[in-house]
Amino acid sequence: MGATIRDIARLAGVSVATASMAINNKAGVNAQTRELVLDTARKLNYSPNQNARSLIMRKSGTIGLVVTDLTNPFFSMLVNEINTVVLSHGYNMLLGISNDTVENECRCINTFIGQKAEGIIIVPCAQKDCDLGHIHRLGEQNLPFVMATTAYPGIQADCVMTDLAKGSYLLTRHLLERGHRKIFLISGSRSLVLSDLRIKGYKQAYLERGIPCGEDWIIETTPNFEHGYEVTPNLLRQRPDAITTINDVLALGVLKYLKDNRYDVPGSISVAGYDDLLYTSILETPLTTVRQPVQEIALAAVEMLLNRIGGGSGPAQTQYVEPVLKIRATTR
Amino acid sequence: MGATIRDIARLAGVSVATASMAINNKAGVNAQTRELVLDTARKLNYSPNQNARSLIMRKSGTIGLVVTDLTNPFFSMLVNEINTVVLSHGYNMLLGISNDTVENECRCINTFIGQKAEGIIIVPCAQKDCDLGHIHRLGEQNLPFVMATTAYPGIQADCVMTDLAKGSYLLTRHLLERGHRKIFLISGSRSLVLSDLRIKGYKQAYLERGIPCGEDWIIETTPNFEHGYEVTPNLLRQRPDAITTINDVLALGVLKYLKDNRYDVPGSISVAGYDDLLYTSILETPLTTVRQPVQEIALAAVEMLLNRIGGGSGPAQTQYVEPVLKIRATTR
DNA sequence: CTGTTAGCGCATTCAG
DNA sequence: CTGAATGCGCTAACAG
Repeated sequence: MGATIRDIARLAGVSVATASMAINNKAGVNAQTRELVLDTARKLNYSPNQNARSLIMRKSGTIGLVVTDLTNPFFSMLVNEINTVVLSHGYNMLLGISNDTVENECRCINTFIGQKAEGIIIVPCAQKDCDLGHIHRLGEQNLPFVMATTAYPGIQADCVMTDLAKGSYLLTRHLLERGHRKIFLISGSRSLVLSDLRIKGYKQAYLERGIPCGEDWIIETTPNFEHGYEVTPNLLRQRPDAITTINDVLALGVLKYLKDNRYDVPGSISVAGYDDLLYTSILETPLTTVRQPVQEIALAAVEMLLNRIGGGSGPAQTQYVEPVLKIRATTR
Repeated sequence: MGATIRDIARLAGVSVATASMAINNKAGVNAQTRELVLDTARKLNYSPNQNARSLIMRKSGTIGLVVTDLTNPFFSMLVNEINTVVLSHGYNMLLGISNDTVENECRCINTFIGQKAEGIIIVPCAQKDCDLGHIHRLGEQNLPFVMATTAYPGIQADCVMTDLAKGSYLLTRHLLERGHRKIFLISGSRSLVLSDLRIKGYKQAYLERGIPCGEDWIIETTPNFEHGYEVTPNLLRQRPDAITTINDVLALGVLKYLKDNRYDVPGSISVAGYDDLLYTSILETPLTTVRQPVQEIALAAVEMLLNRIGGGSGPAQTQYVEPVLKIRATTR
């Protein structure tokens, strides 16, 4: 175990209180005494016990983040960015991984509560029909939280995401303009705003063009690489002109299946994703996608959260970040 | 703020001690009383203050992990796997990101110390000639730690990694057998075991074949996508037969440059990476690489660490995980 | 300017 | 089987 403040007080020949004040450089302590304290602290490699500190100060200086899937580079980027922003505000980030399961999400949140996180950022999981008790409880406990990237419907809380309907609309419209008619959409659980809004944008594009679209062109699945791969063969039987997805890794899964089975992309079928992953542009046929500006999302999420932590009140807000259409080579 | 154990004791009409015993289901409390306590705890949404708990129990149930770069999917996977293993052992993971900088690495470690992590897993950063004071301090403080994936030379501590020399040797030998002669190696700082061993394996393959290799065929750089891209043009002037790298994202950077400049891979130049990233196999020319089994590494790292935390002594060990050569399409 | 005292939330003696 | 008292490491209020 490391040295305690008592050790350094004793060695420096001062009281614990003085040592504390010196260390946290508060006013009211002689410059020499302070130096003496700081010196012995350094000598003993002293680092304050944050647990004790949190206890007494009633704040932990810590923010929790739950993401669904670290296997998806988009969320790695998000974690990375949020970590940076959180640190820059003098807080520490706690990470939880839900693997797209409410049980895990709930466990993560409970852990954060136990660790006395001052606020939580949640990327809701894509599971269907789930019990949102743990989310409601956050509200009851007055623990500030914001949802990022997507949102649970019916939850009164701050939220940051790209305007999903718009992103979806832009992409679908583009594809329709280029002559595609039968555009499939591989989505997550419809119980998420993520999917809901995307479907809205998708349908709106069709509506505007006065073209009908099939209700069964929308597929629900867990939004990862494996499921993208698995879901594709079924879908191909219906001979789509294009397959769009709610995230890039899903699209990568689709692409992989198509490649394995020697389909011509975009010759015989177009594919588009959502997110704009870093390494996605070096594919043989760089992926057409809708960019989600991770950094902006991270920034906004943390700001909103810190605002609430700082006592900011007012109704729950949803902040939209502009999605950007990236036409590349997987669409014709 | 949530309810404290005193609240639930009062409401249940028992003493704090009884409540504590009931909650931590220790022996010596009446079954009915226990139920009563548990019920009211649930009703109040009680979750024990871990800070207080850590303080009194003198253990935090927490393990720190410092990773260099979450932008590299290999480390995302590592974080993911380690998190899983750590949780399965009843611990919680704390994450730090060093961005390949000693200062940050040091900061992360200090944070972990303050948070009273019981042990730390470190992926050493690739910075050159750095001050390892913070690492030595860990030893002095008797805080168990293990290095994963690579190691600082001269540090007496447990370590898990693939047999880097062997991986490098296998790959280089393969390339030599296929007729390549001028094989470049883009590496991180040579002050890392990561690079050192790789270079050793690389040279050994040349030696065995009785073919000379140039000392300036080994390039040092920060091992990420951008630097892979930037470093390539210089390197091409020397007309290499093949470019190998210490990780896949570096190779992806090289590939991107070659693609942008219409080089024929593997026709006119071969490229190989190291790691075997998930999405790397769906490239137009799937990347030849050496697989590092992340899961095994995660497992071993946590086990070694927990062993030390549990008081295991004995000399520092390095555990090697078998690298697997994955010949794909970027090499001829 | 410095020291003394109290108490944050909890688990653990040790009496009853 | 239960309750009152003690202290983990630290900060804040108050005296000196």
